[in-house]
Amino acid sequence: MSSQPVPADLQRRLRKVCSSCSLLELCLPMGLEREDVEQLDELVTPQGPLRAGEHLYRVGDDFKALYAVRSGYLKTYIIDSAGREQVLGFHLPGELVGLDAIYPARHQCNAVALDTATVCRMPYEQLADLAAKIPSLQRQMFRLLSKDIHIGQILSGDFTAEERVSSFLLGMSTRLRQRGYSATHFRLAMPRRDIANYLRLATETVSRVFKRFQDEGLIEVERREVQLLDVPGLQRLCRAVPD
Amino acid sequence: MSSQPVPADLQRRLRKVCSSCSLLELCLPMGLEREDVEQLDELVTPQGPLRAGEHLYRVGDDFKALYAVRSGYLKTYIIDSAGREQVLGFHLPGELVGLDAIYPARHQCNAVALDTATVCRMPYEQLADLAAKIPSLQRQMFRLLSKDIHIGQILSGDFTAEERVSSFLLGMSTRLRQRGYSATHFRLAMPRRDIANYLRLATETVSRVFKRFQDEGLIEVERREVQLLDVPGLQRLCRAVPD
DNA sequence: CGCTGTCTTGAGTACGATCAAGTACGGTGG
DNA sequence: CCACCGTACTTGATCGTACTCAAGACAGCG
Repeated sequence: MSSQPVPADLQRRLRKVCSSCSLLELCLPMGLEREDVEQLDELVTPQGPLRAGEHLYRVGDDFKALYAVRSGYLKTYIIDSAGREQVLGFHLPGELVGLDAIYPARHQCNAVALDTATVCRMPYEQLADLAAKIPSLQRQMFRLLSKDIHIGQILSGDFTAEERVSSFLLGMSTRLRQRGYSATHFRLAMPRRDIANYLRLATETVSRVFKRFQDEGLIEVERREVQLLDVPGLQRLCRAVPD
Repeated sequence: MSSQPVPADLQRRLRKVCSSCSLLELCLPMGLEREDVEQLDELVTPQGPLRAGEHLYRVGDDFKALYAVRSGYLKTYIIDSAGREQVLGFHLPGELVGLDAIYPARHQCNAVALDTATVCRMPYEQLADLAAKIPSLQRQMFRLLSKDIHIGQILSGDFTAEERVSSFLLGMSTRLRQRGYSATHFRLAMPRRDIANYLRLATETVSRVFKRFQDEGLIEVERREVQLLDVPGLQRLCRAVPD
């Protein structure tokens, strides 16, 4: 929880958090009018950086705010009653976390930085009040919540290991392209263990499927460096990709 | 899609859809002030009945409205690209369906009646406009969306057959109790095939786990008639129950 | 250089799926 | 009322995918 005090001379610049952000078109303010974004600026505060392994919030924490990833990667996960970790998602810049905490006003999962990461803090009550005044912001919030429901539905499907791995790779590819990065050549921010856990597979299985995909000429993979060689081929293997 | 024209003499009574509904404290109006519920009455229209097997909406349909189950059971499901059905949920009176369609403004799943069912139709745009005027309604909508995210997260977990079946039974039990029915003796509205599919298991596996639970004295099951004999025992078996 | 953690590879196993009968129920018509 | 049928459910036998256990390869780092 590193919410360091912000030097006064930065305050003016920080007021423009959203207006001047490169993620404007991907993040919460997507599709908002200029003047509406400026109202958002008033309540959004940058926070961090979190170092790799540092938590943004934990299960049971009071829910006060939503967070948008500004840079780096976050991972959300829960520990089930048998003590096993279940990764819920990886979150890229421009994506919101904490939406699942609105219902019981208490965080339902843990959010941790996979590498050095910064976030934008958006106090929920203020945000909801603002949403009541700005119809397009309210609609956008409903959309974002709705989207996460859909992602959960897809993840919960009954898929084979190959279907899971290919849709993971294609999902990462799509999200990276949206952020201006290469859709075919990227570096995974998370260890195999986290990928496996997210896909509800064993680490060894992910390793083996990567190998098989490589042998079949679908991808080129070297530790965390991945290259997609045959996107249509991967698409044929997977049953559903969110977004 | 049976939205029969409503006789004029019913119109006045129908205006009170929510205010006079026994599900008031479970459904969307939960926690709203009397006068706010009356505003909801203005836009909610009862619809149906749907007969068993009749669809409320299908994948790809334009998203115009959310629906609350009024009586009976609904099932939501998708058909994946390999042509296999994946049950997403069973919906009891007082529960909302269609929330996943807000994001792309198009239905993402199919909703079908498991038995004779009636619903309340709530046009989304009007509802969202009203939510901007009634803060408690807006918060309630955010909560309901958030809750569905959490349910999806739990369903997507990596669980054994016994964990899945026990949490299904306990989940049904909880939801039935909330609706004033017995929490320990109930009749399943859906065939084994649907339960199995929902839990990502084979029909035969569900049948076998039911048998095992019965042999262990946890439940008494006869076709669709279920009796929970040892709730703490079931709780020990399951890793997570939504709500 | 050796230590540590990550990742890969191999061998054996187990859980749940699939295949295959067989049974019981509920509806229909005689 | 019963005979018939179709569907749902159960039970048994076999199979296969992915897990577990185990060991080894490789990279990063003190």
